[in-house]
Amino acid sequence: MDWNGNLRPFVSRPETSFSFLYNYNQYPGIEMKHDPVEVPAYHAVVPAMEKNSYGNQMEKKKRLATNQLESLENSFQEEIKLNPERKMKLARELGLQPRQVATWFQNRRARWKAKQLEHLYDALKKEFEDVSREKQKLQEEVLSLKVMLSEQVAKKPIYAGYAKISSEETVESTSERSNKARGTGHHQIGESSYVFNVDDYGKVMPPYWLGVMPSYP
Amino acid sequence: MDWNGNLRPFVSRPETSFSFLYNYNQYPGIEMKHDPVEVPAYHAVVPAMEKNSYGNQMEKKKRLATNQLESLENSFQEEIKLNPERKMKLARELGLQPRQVATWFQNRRARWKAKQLEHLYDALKKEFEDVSREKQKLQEEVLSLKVMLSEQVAKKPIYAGYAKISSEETVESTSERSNKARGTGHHQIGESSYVFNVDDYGKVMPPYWLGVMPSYP
DNA sequence: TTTTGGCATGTAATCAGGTTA
DNA sequence: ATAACCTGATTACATGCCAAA
Repeated sequence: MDWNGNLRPFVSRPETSFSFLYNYNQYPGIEMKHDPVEVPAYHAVVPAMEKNSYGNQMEKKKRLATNQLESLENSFQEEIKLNPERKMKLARELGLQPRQVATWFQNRRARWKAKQLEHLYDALKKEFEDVSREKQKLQEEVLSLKVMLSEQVAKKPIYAGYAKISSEETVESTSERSNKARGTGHHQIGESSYVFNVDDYGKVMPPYWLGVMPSYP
Repeated sequence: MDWNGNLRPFVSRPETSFSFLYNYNQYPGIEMKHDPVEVPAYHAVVPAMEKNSYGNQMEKKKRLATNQLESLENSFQEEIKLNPERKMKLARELGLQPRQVATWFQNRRARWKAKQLEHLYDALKKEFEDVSREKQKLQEEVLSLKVMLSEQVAKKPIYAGYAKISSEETVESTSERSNKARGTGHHQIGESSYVFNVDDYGKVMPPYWLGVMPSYP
């Protein structure tokens, strides 16, 4: 009820504002919290004209009832879009204005899309981690191969030149330059414009932001 | 803003309704149209309690005026959070209910956060692509090193054993399953739990979904 | 301990501009 | 041309958590 809720003393707790960790909850499926009470087809019949306007108690009804939400959700799962027939049918069954059904679907699609981004992010994050690990492995492999090769070469002076070069550029993790090793040599991809950290031993670490996503600075 | 959309001529909007019927945006008050126009301190003084309830004129003003939005935005840029003083000050200056200012800031933070996720996604995507490229390069390097090594070995039978093994586990890109690969030497290629595509030559491709993100069918 | 206000997050409804049948 | 829809962005309200009073 607060309305211009300002006449209150205030103290707020300004600083340290950025510290809450975000939670994570739902998944693609259905979600709900507390039920706004059962609601049969009641409003449907009522033109819904006068009530409200404060002071009355009869309405406060934002929030659709759980049974209505369930039906809408089920319907949404079947088909993300709404055709006129379905809309009217749902409206009739649930006692809602067709307009409300349409609105619900629009909002639901928007939520779905936002959620989609989250999932995409998680999936990408996983991919990234996998590839990073693989890259790590490959670096190690390259290193050991070069060692072997140079050992080989040590016995066959003919390839000394190669061995030298390779050991030189191996250690640094910013792989790349691989083609140089192959002989063609160019591709100065410049200094890796990317962010992730690599320690002195060539270990690849995921970017710092992979762990903490939300929560603003 | 209410449940049964009663601000609307009962006909609701679905079919057979003329859109011009619900044009209830204009009322003696202010604004509307494109660019809500200047808005002086007007609502601020009004307790804003009983209006509405139909057939009235003093509705609600959705959409803040551009000048109000500008101020709010500027304020937001300075500080993402709102302390009581700032809230009151803005409310006074802009002719808004303090509650509106608080609400605006909350919504604004939510939008900011969503945007943040988008940026994070883009950044991660870029990282991923970079790492994939590097992995690609490393695979090529490993390949060429092995070739060189085996050529070497061809002259020195002693190392034949290694050459064989290595060529076996190199080509396929699904390097990982580390423990299995380590020693037991057998990874079932098929199961790679991650998505990205690798053609028969070990070329790494970004996942299919990197290109098209939003927009559903 | 209980109360209380701010905040993050979820919802419902509205609006503006663009599509499509 | 236009009604019905959509997406995207908004505004406001609802809920639940948390920390300070």
